[in-house]
Formats: sequence, structure tokens, C-alpha cells
Amino acid sequence: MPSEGNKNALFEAIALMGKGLASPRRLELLDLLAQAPRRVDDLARASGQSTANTSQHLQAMHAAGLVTRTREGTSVRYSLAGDEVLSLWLALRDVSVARLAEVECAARDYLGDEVESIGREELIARLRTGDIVLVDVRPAEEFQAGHINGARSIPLDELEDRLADLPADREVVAYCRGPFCAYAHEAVRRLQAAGRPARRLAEGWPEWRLAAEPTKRTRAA
Amino acid sequence: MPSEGNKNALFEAIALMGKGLASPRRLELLDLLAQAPRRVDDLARASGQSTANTSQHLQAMHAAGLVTRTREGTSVRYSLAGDEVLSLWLALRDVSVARLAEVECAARDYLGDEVESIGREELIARLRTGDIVLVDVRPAEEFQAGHINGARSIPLDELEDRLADLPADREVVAYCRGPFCAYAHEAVRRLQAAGRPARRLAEGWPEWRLAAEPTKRTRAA
DNA sequence: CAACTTATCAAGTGATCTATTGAATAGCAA
DNA sequence: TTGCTATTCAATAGATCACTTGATAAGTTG
Repeated sequence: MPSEGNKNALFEAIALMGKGLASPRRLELLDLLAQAPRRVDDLARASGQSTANTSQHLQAMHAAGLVTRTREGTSVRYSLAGDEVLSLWLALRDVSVARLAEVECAARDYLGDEVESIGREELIARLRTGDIVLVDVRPAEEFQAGHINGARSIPLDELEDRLADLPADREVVAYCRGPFCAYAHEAVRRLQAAGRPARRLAEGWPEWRLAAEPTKRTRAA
Repeated sequence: MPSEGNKNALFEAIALMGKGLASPRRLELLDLLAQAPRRVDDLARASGQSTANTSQHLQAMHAAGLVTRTREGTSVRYSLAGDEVLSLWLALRDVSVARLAEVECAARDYLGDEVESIGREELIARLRTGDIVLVDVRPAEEFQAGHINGARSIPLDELEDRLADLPADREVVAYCRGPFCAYAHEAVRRLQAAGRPARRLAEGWPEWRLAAEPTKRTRAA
């Protein structure tokens, strides 16, 4: 007996998750969580907002089912609620970028000059033949939480100091948080300034991981 | 030169699309548009809200890049902005249903008793051997805008009158707008009440279409 | 042209959302 | 117990949003 009330309840419940994605601050937190689970004040510092505000946003996302939390002694660690949520976030981001002209402008301004990039397939092939070095330029904690197999960690701010660690005879491929993270762009520019051939990976760790672990896209009705 | 201002602009632009998904009314409109493009007052009637309000919601979604519009004489026809948007909507719906316990309750209340369902693969196999009849129980206009190959259109309110059209010796499979549309459930109940063996397809037309036309899931960075 | 349909705009009100502030709580360590 | 830290709660003011109403614009038809 299909009643209007229940039908609305369904859309309202879905809209709850939509609301979770409707604030730039929350999206920034979600983006950070896509790299690694983190504690509240850590997220607050990383996103430059007050702890109380961060906590409230996280609770909103928790209510929407976007994130999960676990107590760890005196602090609370938040993580994405699952790979489906990561998929959703990437889908939203991609659709938005594809459709909204403003976003592309914003991205270009933010990333600076475009640097040469390399795709997933080519990277895999070149890794196999061993004629490149893959470098993860994200902060060390994010590398530790997960990284591409065969990558070595050199956070962006240590790059100049550790140039000697990189074999001089091989091209460097840098990757970071994703296509809208400036780290890899910046790393490539600095490497080239130091006379090293370098490119950036067109995607970041979350996209790579999702592609590597073919998550259940099956739809159980 | 990564500046904070631009980074925020990026998230703000994406949040714009999030806001487009943050209202139950808009989601209802989106769900209708997933079936077929429609005119404003048509959508207003179908969703039971004022024309002005519908127009405003549609404009909000247009600004977010979720829908496109074309003038048609005196009226304006809105449609989904592309298959990526359909993907996004289905992803949001699925994640929400998987995560939010409330939604499942709402869905159960709304759909009534569960009826036996059939999956995509089995349907394809049974269609090939020809021992079932596939029936589209949505309104005729939606059937006309697109339907599963081999289906015949029998809108739900004509079902009883047209029982004779269905061969008595074959099982009937009914489908409608999607797993949360009550039409197929109701159709199966009525068919069984009339002594016909019947099941519902576990998914609806939008899901089927998206699976049939493997849309570009590739991510251009 | 006038009458009519369809869609959009503009303004106003009540509701909801956001960020801030300061207080309250939970866990840990002396 | 008393401090200390990390997080959450509660109250607030300001911003934004949703829906209504009545006017306006665009397009069709007589």
C-alpha cells in the first residue's frame, strides 16, 4: 500500500547523506580521511578550523553514515565508512569537475602550471621493466596508512635533502593525494629544477587503491 | 603556488553539487528524471509541489550541473546532465541504503511485503530461451522514453484489463523504476492474485540501461 | 492585438545550518 | 583525589535555505 509519507521518508533519508556532502568543510575532511584515518584535532589542524567545529562536522557525517569512529584511549579516530563511500566521494568529485566550469578554473589556479603526467597502465609497465622510480610525496603518516606497491616515501618538504637517495639514471614519477592535490605537481617542478627527469602520476593513492581492490560494485536490490 | 583561497574554492564548487543532492524534493525530481526527461509542470504534478517551487529546485540543480534544459515551444524540458549524473545518483542511493538503517525501514514500509525477485543474468538467460514474458509496468511515456529490449508495456493501472494479452503458459517478470519503486511489487502481487506465476526484476530501467551501455568510468585527470 | 499557457522572478517569512564561545565529560596519569 | 588532554555539548547570532504568494516574461493561439 504505497503511501506518500513513506516515499518521502525514503528520499529524506537519502538526502541526509546528500547534506553530509553539502559543505566544503566536510568535503575537505572527507578528502583527508580518504588518505588515512585520523584523530579529531589532527583533522582540525590539517583543515585549519576549530576543534569544536571539526567535531560537529564529523558528527554530521557520522549521522549521515559517511564515516565511522572508534575510541582510542583519550582520543577518537574517524575513518571513511567503507570503500563505497570512497567511490561516492570520487564520483561526486569527478562529476563536479566534468560539469562545473568554475571547478576547473579553481583547480588550474590552485595547481599552478600543468606538468607532464603518466597514466596507470604506463606506470605499471614501467615499474615492471624497472626504468623508473616511484615516489610518494605525501606526509609520512599517510604513506604509512597505505601506498602504492613499490613506492618509496619522500615527503615534499624533505625532497631537496634527499635527492641523493634517488638513482640519477632513472626517471622519477611522483604521486600524492589525487589529481587536485598540489604536492605531486610541486614535486615534479622541483625535481626538474634540480635537473632530474620527472613526471607525476595522473591519479592519487585513493583512486589507485580503489582500482586495485575491485570493490563490490554489485548492487543487491 | 598553492594558496588556501583556491583550495577552498575547489571544495566549494564540489559542495555546490552536494547541495544539489541535499534536499528530498530535489532527489525526487532527480529520480523522476532518471526515467525520462520531463517538463516543469509535469514534474511539479508528479512530485506534488507547486510549479514555482519545482522550477526553483530545478534551477538549483541546473546551477549544480546535475540537469540540462532545453526550450520546447512554450515549455522547458529538463533532463539528467549525463550518464555520470545517473551513476552518481544511483551510487548515492545505494550507499545510503547500505549504510542508513532508517532507509531500509522506510523502504520496507513503503514497498509492502517482499515479493520474489529475479536477477539480471537469470533474466537474460530466460529471455533467450523464451519461457518468460517481460512486462514494463511504468507509465507509458516512460516506457516510450526507453525500456529493456524485449519488454512489452502494460502500465500498472491497465494490468487487470490486459491480463488476456499475456500468454497463460509463461511466467511473467515485471519491472519498473527501480528497487524502491512500488509498481513492480504491486504488479506481481496482482498477477499472483490472478493465478499467474510472476516475479519482479530486482532492478529498474535506469540501472539496466547504465549496465547495458558501459558508460565511461575512466577517470581523466 | 488580446487571451492563455508555461515558466521564471522577486519578496517575505519561518526554518535550518554554520561557526563561535564557553562549559561539561571521558579517559589517562600523577 | 587532582590535573591534563581530547572530545563533545549547549547556546548564540548570523547566514543561508525552503516554500508561498503575486507579478513578470516568453511563446502560442484565437
